[in-house]
This record gives sequence, C-alpha cells and structure tokens, in this order.
Amino acid sequence: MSSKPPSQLETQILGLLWREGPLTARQVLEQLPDGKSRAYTSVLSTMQVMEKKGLLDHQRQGKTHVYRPLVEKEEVLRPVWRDLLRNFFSGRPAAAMQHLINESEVDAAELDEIRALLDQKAAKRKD
Amino acid sequence: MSSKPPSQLETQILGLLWREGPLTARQVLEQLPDGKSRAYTSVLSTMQVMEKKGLLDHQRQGKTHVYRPLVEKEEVLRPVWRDLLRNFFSGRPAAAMQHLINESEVDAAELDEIRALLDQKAAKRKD
DNA sequence: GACGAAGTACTGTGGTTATCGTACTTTGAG
DNA sequence: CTCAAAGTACGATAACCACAGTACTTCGTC
Repeated sequence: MSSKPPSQLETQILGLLWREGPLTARQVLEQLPDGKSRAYTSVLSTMQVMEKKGLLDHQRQGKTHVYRPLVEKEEVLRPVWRDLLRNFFSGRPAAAMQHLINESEVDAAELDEIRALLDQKAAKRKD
Repeated sequence: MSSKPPSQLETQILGLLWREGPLTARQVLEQLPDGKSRAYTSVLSTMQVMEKKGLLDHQRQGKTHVYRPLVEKEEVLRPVWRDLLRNFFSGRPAAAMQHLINESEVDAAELDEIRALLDQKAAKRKD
C-alpha cells in the first residue's frame, strides 16, 4: 500500500488510456500530451514493461495490440496527491484548493459547480 | 521553460526547506516526511547533487553547512500541476477541485475559507 | 597542540527510466 | 502464395536516482 507512483511517461500513458479508452501503441505515440518526438518502439517498449508490471494488459485486434489500463485512476492518484500536498501545501488540501482557485483558469460555470459541491458537503457536515 | 520536476526525494527536501527555512543535512534527514530510514550520507549526497543542479545553496555555520532552496515553490509547482491536471483530470482544474472536495479531509473552517475565496473570485468576474 | 566527534567530499553501485535498433512475425493485396 | 508493410519481441545503452561507504576536514576541549 501507499506505493510510489508510476514514472512520468507511464503516468502519461495511463492518463491517455483512462481518458480515451483502449489504444494501440501507435495511437498512444501520436497522442502523448507532451509534444516530444519519440520512436514508435520507445513507446511500445515502455508499454510492454508496463504490462509486465501489471499496469496494462493487451488484446489482439487484427494485426495489432490494443492496450487497456489495469489500474484504477483513483488508486494511482492517491500517492500523487499525498506527495503533492505534503511537499507543497503542508498537507493541507484547502491550501491546494486556494492555489487552484487563484492560479488557474476556471470559468464561471465551473466555479458555480464547485460552489454547489461545497454546499452539498457543508450540508452533509450538519448531519 | 516548462521543465521536468525534480525527483521524488529532491522535491521532498525542497518541500521541507520551503516550509521550515534553512536546514542542515542532519535536520533534513530527521524531518523527511516519508518515514524511511536512511544513512546521513545518503541525504547529504543528494543535497550536494541538488546544489550542483542549482536547486540549493549552502552557507557555513560553525562546523556545519546550512542549506537553503534556490528555486521558488511556485516555479517547481507549475510543471507538477501541469502533469497532474493533464494525466488525471483532462487538464480541467475544476475537476481537480471536485476531487479534492470529495476525497480529502477538509474541515468545516477550511470549507468556509474556500467558499470565501470563491465569492471573491466570483465578484472579480463581474467587473 | 592532540584527539575524538561531527561534518564534508568523493566515489561507487544497483536499480529504474527513457530511448532506440534490429530481428522476427503477421497479414492484406496482388 | 508471396512479399512488402506494419507490427511485435528482444536486447542494448546512456542517463539518472537513491543510497551508502570511506577518506578527509573542522573544531571544541583538555
């Protein structure tokens, strides 16, 4: 439990698969969010290693392999949040929230959405 | 710009120094937030490497060296947030906030604090 | 001024990450 | 049925990370 997060590239690949659903190595290569140019085999190897680690799993589809994540986003997220909060916000989630509100682009609709969530949470507190 | 974040341990050390102010290697060793036991020289070496990278800087104080961060928390934080949002929240800060509200322990006072911030932000929007 | 404790400098090592090349395999088109 | 294109398997490598041992330095105390 409380294990270390996957590496940078691994996390990036998982992120893609969580968002997009099952993908081939080539699709992953093309859609990786850092603009970095890589050889096809670089990505494929990494994904094969990830499969060995139990992070992914694949299935044949015609000539190619389609990869799918085997780990839950929440599970990977947990230690990432832990570290982020620890190292930058003295472990205080509210400090992280504050940073998000002040430093990032959140449109009005989203702010309302957040407010609604807060109300809901506050209501539950009263129980 | 937009560089990669420092390593796990490096970030942990920076986090300590940002929060606590200048510290010796020994103090860092004793206060590192993961419970892990390490040799004194392990931490010292790492900090010396960090100094070479321009992350830290030290000053003699009696017999010992006192280390101080040379990078701003905000600066290190930027790529960390970028990656987190990208990989887990499709780049949407609001999604991250939602997660924080739902999944982490935020006490009532903090919730109010957050609400105040939201109000403030909403008011600015109206301008 | 010698000596031991605490500190620093230097070096090394095992493991992981990111990367890619090359050889082998599959398959659709002709 | 063959053969080129697209894919996979395997292996290699350079860089980096975390960790620690050993040799050298500093300094307070006697």
